[in-house]
Amino acid sequence: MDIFLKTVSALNDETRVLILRFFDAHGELCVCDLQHSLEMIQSRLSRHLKILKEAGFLRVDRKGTWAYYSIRTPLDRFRSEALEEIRHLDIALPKLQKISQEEGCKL
Amino acid sequence: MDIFLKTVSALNDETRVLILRFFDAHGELCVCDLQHSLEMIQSRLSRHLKILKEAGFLRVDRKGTWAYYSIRTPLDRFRSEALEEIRHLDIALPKLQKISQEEGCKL
DNA sequence: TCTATAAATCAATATATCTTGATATATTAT
DNA sequence: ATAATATATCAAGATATATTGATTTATAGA
Repeated sequence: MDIFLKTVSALNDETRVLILRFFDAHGELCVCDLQHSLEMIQSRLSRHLKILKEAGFLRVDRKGTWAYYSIRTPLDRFRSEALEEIRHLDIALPKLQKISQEEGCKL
Repeated sequence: MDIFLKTVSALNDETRVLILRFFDAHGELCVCDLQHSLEMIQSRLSRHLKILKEAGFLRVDRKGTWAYYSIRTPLDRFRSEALEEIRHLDIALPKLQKISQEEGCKL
């Protein structure tokens, strides 16, 4: 029950649905790319990424100071179905602003 | 987005998960049967049933003073998958106390 | 019509979650 | 070691959701 509720409550937030959709569209991204793309402050993003990770939707790959998040694979059936549902929502996706690796994030 | 969040937030509560599981196991039930079976006060149940109905999981069939709720059919893919997930959770199901029609609910 | 029962809604309180700004931790370069 | 950057965590306030008891609505029967 706890795992199910953790999974479901992770989905129960507009910000996190947008984040999942963004990863679904663009693959692996570091936090600072997301910050610029979604125009969110860092602590807010960090919190939501943690929730999505602990709910089994995201994984992290740490490279130096950067934390690259991406959708975990393989996803189990229920999470896949949730992602599929999100994929078909009418969400206005912000443009991807990829600044990591090029010049640093200089926030 | 709104419909998705409504669906997901309906799932995001231990009480409602139990209620869905109980309907899944026992089919159509009136509110007073649920009250006795789950040992919940009426206003609490009524609230949760409304949320589950408006999220597309339940339907109501009104017969006189009784309101018979049951799982809506057919369920779309995502809701079916959610129900399937719930079906496999390790939940202790209370015994069904069916008192409607026999002698009235006399709450 | 009056009474009793089933269910829904309301009001108040308690609990959980989200956002923000500040601070802490960690890594890299000088 | 020091400075700079990326990310995580903490504390406070704001917002949302759940629970309870009381009230309301609706139906059935005497």
